[in-house]
Amino acid sequence: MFEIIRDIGAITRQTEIETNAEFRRLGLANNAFIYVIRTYEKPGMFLGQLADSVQIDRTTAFRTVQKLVDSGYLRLEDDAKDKRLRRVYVAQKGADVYPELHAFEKHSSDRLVSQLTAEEQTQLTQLLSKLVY
Amino acid sequence: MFEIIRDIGAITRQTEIETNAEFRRLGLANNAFIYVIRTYEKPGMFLGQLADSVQIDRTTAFRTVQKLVDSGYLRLEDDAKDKRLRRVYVAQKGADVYPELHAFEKHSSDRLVSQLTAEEQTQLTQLLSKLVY
DNA sequence: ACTAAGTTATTGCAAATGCAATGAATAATC
DNA sequence: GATTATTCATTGCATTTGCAATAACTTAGT
Repeated sequence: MFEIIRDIGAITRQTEIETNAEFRRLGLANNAFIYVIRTYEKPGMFLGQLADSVQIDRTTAFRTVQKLVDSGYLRLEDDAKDKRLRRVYVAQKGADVYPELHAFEKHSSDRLVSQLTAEEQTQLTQLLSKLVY
Repeated sequence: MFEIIRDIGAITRQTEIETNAEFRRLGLANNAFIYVIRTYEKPGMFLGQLADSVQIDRTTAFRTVQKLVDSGYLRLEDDAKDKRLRRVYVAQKGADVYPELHAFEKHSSDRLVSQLTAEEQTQLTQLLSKLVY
């Protein structure tokens, strides 16, 4: 029965290989593109929240975000009330590139499930949603 | 519809965090435990095959296998016919530890799908198997 | 048989990773 | 209100990672 956990791991690693290769030219390899996508869709998360939302180590996430700020994709803002927090937003360059990231993710996703009927795709979506915590 | 690809990535990253933490004490962090499990179950793969079977970069896989040979978990053997190939087998220490690795994988898998009925688990297994070409 | 193309393991190197530790700010407890 | 515990961002450091390149070997094509 642990084919499930193995298959899921295999799909993730394969997908990451392809996506990192695709976005290296934009300086968004090493899963960096994920941060831009998530930040665009949910602006204002603080660093730890963003890290947790993508299940990546906080220190790794911190450094990736720094890099993305330096390269103009993201932007940080101190929280007004809680002085510990630094909230993350997309900068211009991040907003500009989002459509392309989004399109590629959709393309990858479509290809992944292309062997399934529409009904099976719906089933799979529902089953997986029950697994994430 | 790309919740599928996101959920799958989230599950993998979370599972890896937990498994690496669990097996660090054995020197099997950084996904090293995967190599021992797969080699035990399918002995005699050559290095590239093993790497491909777990969707991990060949150079990374090569170095991990080297480390596992040094630490006594795996063993390499030159192929008799094709002088390029080095085939991988578990060493004693690898065989000894396999039951524990296997049990943890089963435990993780069971916990992952614990929110699903038996029928849903079967469905999910079948759907995922269609995704991994 | 010879050459070209493809495959393998392996190494170099720069960059990424992640555990552990720190200091600052907030929340909880007494 | 003082103290303790928790949470946040950040840095240090050793290890890991993976792209690119190389050499040895095998296969395919002529």
